Amino acid sequence: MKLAKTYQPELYEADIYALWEKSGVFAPTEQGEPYSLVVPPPNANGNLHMGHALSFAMQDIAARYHRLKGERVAFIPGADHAGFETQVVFERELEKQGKSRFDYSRESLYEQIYNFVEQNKENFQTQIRKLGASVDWTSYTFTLDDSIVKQAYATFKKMWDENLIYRGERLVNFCTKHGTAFADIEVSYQEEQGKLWKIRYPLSDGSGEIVVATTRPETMLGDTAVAVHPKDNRYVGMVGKTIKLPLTNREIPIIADEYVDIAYGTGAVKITPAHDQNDFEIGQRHDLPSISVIGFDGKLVHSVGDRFRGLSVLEGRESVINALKESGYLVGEEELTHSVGHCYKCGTVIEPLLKEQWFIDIKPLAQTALESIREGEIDFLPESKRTQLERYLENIKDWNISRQIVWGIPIPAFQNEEDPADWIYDERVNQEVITVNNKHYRRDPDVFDTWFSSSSWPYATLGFPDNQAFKDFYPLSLMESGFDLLYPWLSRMIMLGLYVTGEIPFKKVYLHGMITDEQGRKMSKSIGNVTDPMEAIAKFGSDALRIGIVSGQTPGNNQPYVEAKVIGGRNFINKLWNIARYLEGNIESFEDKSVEAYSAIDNWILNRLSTTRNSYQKNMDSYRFSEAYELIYHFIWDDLADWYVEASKSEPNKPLLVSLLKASLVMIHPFAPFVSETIWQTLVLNQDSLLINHPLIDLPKGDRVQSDRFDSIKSLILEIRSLIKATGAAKVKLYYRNEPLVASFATLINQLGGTISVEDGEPGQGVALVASGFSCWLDIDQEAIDHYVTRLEKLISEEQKRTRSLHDRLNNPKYIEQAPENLVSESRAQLNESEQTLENLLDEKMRFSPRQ
RNA sequence: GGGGCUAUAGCUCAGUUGGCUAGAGCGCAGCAUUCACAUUGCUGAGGCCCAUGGUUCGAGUCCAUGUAGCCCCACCA
Repeated sequence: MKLAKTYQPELYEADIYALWEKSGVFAPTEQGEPYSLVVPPPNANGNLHMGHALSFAMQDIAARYHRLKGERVAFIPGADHAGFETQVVFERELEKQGKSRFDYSRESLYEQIYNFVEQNKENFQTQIRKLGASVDWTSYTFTLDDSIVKQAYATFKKMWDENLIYRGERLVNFCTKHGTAFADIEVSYQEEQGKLWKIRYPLSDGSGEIVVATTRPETMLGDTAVAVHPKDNRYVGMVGKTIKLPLTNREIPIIADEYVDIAYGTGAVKITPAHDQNDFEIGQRHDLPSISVIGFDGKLVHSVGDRFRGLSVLEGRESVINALKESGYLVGEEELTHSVGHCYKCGTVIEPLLKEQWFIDIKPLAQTALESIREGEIDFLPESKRTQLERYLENIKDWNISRQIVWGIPIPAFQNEEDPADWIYDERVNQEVITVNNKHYRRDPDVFDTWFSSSSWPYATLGFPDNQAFKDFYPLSLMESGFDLLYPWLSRMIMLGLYVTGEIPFKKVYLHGMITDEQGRKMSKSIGNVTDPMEAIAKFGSDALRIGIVSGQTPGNNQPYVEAKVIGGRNFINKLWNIARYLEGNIESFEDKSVEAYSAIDNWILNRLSTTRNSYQKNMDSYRFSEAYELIYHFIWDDLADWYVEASKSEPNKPLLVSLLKASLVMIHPFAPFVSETIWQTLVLNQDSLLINHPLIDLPKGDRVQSDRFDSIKSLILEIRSLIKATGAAKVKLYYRNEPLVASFATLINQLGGTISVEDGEPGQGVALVASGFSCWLDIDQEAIDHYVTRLEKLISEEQKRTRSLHDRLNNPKYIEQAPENLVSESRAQLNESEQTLENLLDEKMRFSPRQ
């Protein structure tokens, strides 16, 4: 035997993957309907987590299935430079060596990170192979590849020319530890306990005062107004007057703005345009100056006398409070809960700081995207994500694409050294200073937000606009991703795709939920509940992991990682393996031969296959992979292994067995690629052939009458088994009378039913098998009769219930009138059958307890 | 405040456009075991499908309200 007793994945997986890769089957074929999907690029520097495993599994199932259907599948892998993420990891490495990013020049740092990523790149590529992902490695793309950079520049240029790019001094979300700004959606907000201080602001003319409430007293040094609501009677006479700002004695105006909530706090708000988004907007409306109090290092830059400057924000806050207390301006403080933005990486409080940045005027792009989405050009699974995306796009804000890090694509913009307002687009980013028209321009030191380049992924990887791949495979057939990327990535791919190519980037979006631990908690290093997919593969095999995470999977819902399901997958794989072993030991030739059905069970299994095959395809086509898997699982385990193989042991129909195995292997292949290909290769089912690109197999349908005969024999066998177990009888004989079907299946019934013999006999012997409707008797011993009667009573009560409910249904004239005819006639047939069974059961009971 | 999701067996979850006796895996109970497979086979127990109301011949499925839990966005002076 070539097949070992149990399937040991570690012996085969690497070789099988290498075989596929070497034979070039991952690349698209020349013929067939195009089917395309591009992998959401994982961080080139990281390890794959369970979410990646799920995502790759879903995509690979789709890709493999469409290959089996004979389509030309483009399944494109890639990696993301993950700008900020990676730089943070690298900075941690530097920290360990007692160094910091500021010890190196920009160029040197870039090079070091580049090498760092290169070294680790192989790691994650190996992991993708271990997952069995059938990606076309020849089209592998990295987000810093020249082609991608060129795309990013082309897109930026197009926006620049069309005035969709602007540079503005805006409030940006700044992490003072990492020294970079973030987009709004990258800020992570947390509820926190804080304090609301009330501060007295005296009017300059001495006619009174206004009390303002604030959670950030340190920013008062940069106040440039106090705002009240125009309809607030308390302050209506003060609007237009000025206030003498405590501590600095600067005079600032009292303004009226609808933004102020009369009911909140004191109804008066200090306005600090340099450190608060709403204040900034009010400042713009009222033409207020902005005074920065906090620097990019998170230290106060403002001083009163020699106080405050150089203090951290928190120290400054305390210091300002003390100063206000000393001078009697602080009139109250209370506790409050508010949400505070943090750096999603290091937890540092995000400071809104004024900074010149590049922005994309995103509204026109969002509008186009909205129209496409509303018109249903993209299918969403689950559908509810469409609505969510629409809401997001309706309220979208301009996109800050500048990042103050080195690990990324340099922004191709240069600033006139003499005229700061004069910016030009130029791609000579490897030069710090360029000369154009005798003027010197200095390169913007910033790089693009990683999402800016990765949002071009669908068309950039395919080589927009001229590559054949783009023409053949755009828009993509499928985009599979975690739902957490709906806003940061999916929305932007749709916007940029439409903007650049004029077409949606993908036709279908499948969004999976997050993988949690078994208690539904997020996997996190600090809780210690993380399961590494590579460990799971080492323990149970790649196929088992795939089955474990895909079965029961539905779009949009979080799912726990349940090891028992992976074990279930492993067990199933072993079952499949052992079916193959059985065939290996009993069949001489695995060549294709024409299939003929001789027996009732041959016809039965062919019908089971055909039914399974149809539903399988329906479910696979609609991305209901879990349903499809369950179908094959039951076909292979229950129908094929437990019934067909068992029943055919005495007289095996060998060509049919071979065909059934082949058909099963093809269908299960997307779910269990390694074991199915291993069996295919080991049994040399066909020299030179690979399972991975074998077409789905259709066998002839079985004869209905023949097939039904086996179904009734099967239910007889089930009844025998059940009865023997229920009565506890041992060594029982089955008798039948005038039952040619039973007679012809006598050997099989005896073998599978667990009797000691099946023979023609006199009616009245033993107890009757009424449920399956044959005139058969089991000669159970006397002690077992009591159990038998109990069981009969249970069956009778169940059957009565059923008869009653069928009666009720058919006695309802509206049901007869309005329900479809086939349902009504089906109900009638069921009632007949049920009444017959009930009668038999009652008769049988009378025989044993006639007095009742 | 706005939007979205979830509630089905002890656990984790399926359940296509409403259709008749609601499924799976694991777990549990019992029985078996020289057979391709103990990563096994066989039998079985276990469910007011969150609640109430509605639509319908018919509701786990559709609608409304409520309860409980979760997520996202906005606000938070």
